[in-house]
Amino acid sequence: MPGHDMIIIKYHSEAGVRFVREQEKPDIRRLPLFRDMATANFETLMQVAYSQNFPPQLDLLRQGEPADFLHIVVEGMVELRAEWGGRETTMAVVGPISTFVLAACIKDTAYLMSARTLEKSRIVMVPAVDLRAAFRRDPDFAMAVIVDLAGSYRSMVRHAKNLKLRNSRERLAAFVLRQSALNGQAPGFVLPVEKRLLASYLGMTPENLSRTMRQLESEGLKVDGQRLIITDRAALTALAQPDPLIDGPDTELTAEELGLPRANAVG
Amino acid sequence: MPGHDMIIIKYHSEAGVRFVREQEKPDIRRLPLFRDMATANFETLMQVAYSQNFPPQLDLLRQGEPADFLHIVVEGMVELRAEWGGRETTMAVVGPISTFVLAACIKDTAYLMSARTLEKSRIVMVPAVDLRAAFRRDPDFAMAVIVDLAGSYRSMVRHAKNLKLRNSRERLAAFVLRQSALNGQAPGFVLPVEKRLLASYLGMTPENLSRTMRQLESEGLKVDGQRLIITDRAALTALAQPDPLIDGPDTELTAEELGLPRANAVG
DNA sequence: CGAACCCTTGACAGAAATCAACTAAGGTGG
DNA sequence: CCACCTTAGTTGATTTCTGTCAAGGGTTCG
Repeated sequence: MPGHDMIIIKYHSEAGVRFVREQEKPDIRRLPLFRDMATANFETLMQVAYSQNFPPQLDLLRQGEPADFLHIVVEGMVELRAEWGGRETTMAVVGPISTFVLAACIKDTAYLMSARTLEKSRIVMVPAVDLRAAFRRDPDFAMAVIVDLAGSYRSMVRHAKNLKLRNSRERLAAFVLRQSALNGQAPGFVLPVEKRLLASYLGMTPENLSRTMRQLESEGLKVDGQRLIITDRAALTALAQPDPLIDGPDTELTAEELGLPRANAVG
Repeated sequence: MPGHDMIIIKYHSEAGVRFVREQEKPDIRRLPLFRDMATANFETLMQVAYSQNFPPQLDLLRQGEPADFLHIVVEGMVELRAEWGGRETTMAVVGPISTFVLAACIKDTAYLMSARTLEKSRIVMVPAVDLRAAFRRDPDFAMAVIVDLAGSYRSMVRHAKNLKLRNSRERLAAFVLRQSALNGQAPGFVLPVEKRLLASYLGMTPENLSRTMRQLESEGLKVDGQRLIITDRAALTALAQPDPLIDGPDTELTAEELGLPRANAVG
């Protein structure tokens, strides 16, 4: 069991493995996924779960490995990325509080994506076996799993639509407007991730993103390091043609539905 | 309720609306989605469902519309496509027997994709309301929904990985090898769909697909109209670098996991 | 028979990746 | 505190990939 080996190694090397702290349980409990579950079942899951701090840039799991644990990001930020033939791409970035690799755990098969921390992160890991037992036993939890998976699926459909229907300039413009919308139409915000990572998520190279940002400076965007400011919303909107069927509805302010974490407003 | 309006119109214009036929129930029942459901619940669903024949090229539903029905393709072939800003792309093609727009029905929200028949098709439509009631009541059905959604999600993740990590030549080569693998490593097969549709699914223009096929003729592929024959598997494999984490495991021979229907072997 | 429509091919334009060089910022260790 | 190193980001030059436009061949279907 590679998963358990890993745990033990980490335990000795960093003394990071603990039971889930009482103080973090309520936050996890508030997740839509666990909210409606019977208390006894939730407690059982928490008792068999591990909780651990990880340093930045650490690989949590690799694509192709058997799915042993459902992961919950309690603190920090985790990149989900895919690799093939020496290339790699960012599929999503998940922040607190949300889960990842749920589908792989359910199907009891290999992860399709790798995960690594972007910053110091606290991760709760629920053994896949116990997870599967839980929703077989608890109908309310099963319902929550259904809703979660349906949302994840739709999120990935939107990601694919975005890639297939828009070019990179349009994708960037749409991303900017989306982040603004999530901050109540704020005129500016700070990028939630490095530009290179944003580029990868949007399906382009860092060089291309850099140039595309420069292009957009004549179309209503001002770039100041990590800070982006919308100077002409109409122009950007004309370019991006925002569409809730791709970008997600503005009412959905949850991070779960967004491929990248929500930015912080500025200006 | 646009959905019911549509039904009534169709009823009068084509006399196509019927209760689900007794003879087609067993086929539907055999679907992983319905297989484990309690018989009484299955019968209830079938009693409230519509069953209808559609001519080719007919729009079954449009993206953005509220999800009123889970659709089951009993016969024929249906394209799921996405539109934006005057462009459109094929996201998947589903053949018998499988379902589509399950996620939208669960979330009780708008379809993310449009659907139209590619050939004369027989479609069973289960009202979303009854569907949701069913898996709230039937834990075994809920489990099946979970497994189905998890599979759909992973399928879309693979589609996105394919788009982001491979160029169009690699995608085509991988597609060819995948179809061959699904037919027991058959050297040749007939394309299950028109080339223009394959092009759209693979994220390229018809012209580009045409040229790429020509390119591959010097890399182990022979193209004869709708018939493709592998002449040098090693060369194609070197190009495509098939990967179960993108192309799907060879053991999964179900159509549900494939973005396009399975081809028929020849030669 | 004509009208679509699919497919192909050619010529061209545009988009995006690659390669290379350079700057700036942040962290490390002396 | 500073020299050094690493890394993100930018910019330019170039190549490669892909889309667009246009035209023609072949097929199907009314």
